[in-house]
Amino acid sequence: MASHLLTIGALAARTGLATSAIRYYEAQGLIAPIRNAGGQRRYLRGDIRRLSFVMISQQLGYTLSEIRAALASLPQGRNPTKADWTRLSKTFRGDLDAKIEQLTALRDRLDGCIGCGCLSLESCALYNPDDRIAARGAGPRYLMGDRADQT
Amino acid sequence: MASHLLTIGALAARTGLATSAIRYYEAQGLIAPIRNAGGQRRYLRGDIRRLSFVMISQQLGYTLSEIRAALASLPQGRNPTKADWTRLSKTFRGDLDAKIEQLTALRDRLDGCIGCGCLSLESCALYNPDDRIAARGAGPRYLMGDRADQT
DNA sequence: GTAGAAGTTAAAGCTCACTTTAACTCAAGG
DNA sequence: CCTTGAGTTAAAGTGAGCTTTAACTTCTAC
Repeated sequence: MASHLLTIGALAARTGLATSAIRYYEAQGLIAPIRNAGGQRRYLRGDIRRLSFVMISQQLGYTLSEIRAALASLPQGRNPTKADWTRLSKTFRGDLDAKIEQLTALRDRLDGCIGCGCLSLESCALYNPDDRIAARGAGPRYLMGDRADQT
Repeated sequence: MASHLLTIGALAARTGLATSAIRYYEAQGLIAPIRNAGGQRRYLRGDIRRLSFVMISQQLGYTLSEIRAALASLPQGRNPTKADWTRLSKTFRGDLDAKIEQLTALRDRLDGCIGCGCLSLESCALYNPDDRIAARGAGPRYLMGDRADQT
């Protein structure tokens, strides 16, 4: 029994992550393996899914800290149910929708701008502060937040 | 004459960037001001637009080095023409289109996945390596490129 | 029971994109 | 002239997200 438990190497092979990345995620509170008698980490198969969620979320521009918050609603120590994942996926879908919408709005404004050459912060609708929120994931986000309240 | 030249402080005020950021961009080859007799930086009004382009590009997830490459096609030392900016904006538009398309594809796959709970790297179409390219701007991009050739 | 692969830790290193600091110089107004 | 604000440099610091290193332990297969 207990053959359903994965070593960190096996989990790394399954997810494509480096073992060092997985340990780092643990330090960041994204995953919490149990330990075997010898002190080595052992993972549930559901942790593959958990890390997949982390990776997909990262691609969407979420920080590890935001992902930690999202994962906080999942149970630790047992494999999450289909319902657990469905709930997270739906939030995911909402954010995806928002991101697509904002990029589309940016594109529309860009269309109005091509040819006018007005690419300027003051006169051009292209540079809309709202987009700064849309574009999470690029640059030093912790600073962009501070900047967002500027005129 | 020469009253059309901006100090770094004036440029910072116009763009919302910190003066330290503007100097950093210069060190990165994104902007090349001239110097006055006293050795201080003086910028063309067109540099406001140049920096606006940098900021918008960053929001779309481009690295400074990619932006430098794009800006390389603009003239140094004279204000770029409308045609110069139009050319850049069109590339911009193409990348925007691609990004929107890829996010939309991700959303479609997500729709197929909500409820099935299959969020797994092996079995789920949601985690498509192509998206890693789509999702520039999140995480350590210089590493994701290396990862993209994995199975 | 032993070799060697895989795992462990803490600490240091790295990239990107900046900011901060310190010690100065320059420019503009009264 | 002199103060004060703005600008200058080089170098160090910051934060996110990891990787690398070093020294060591544990597992697994023969």
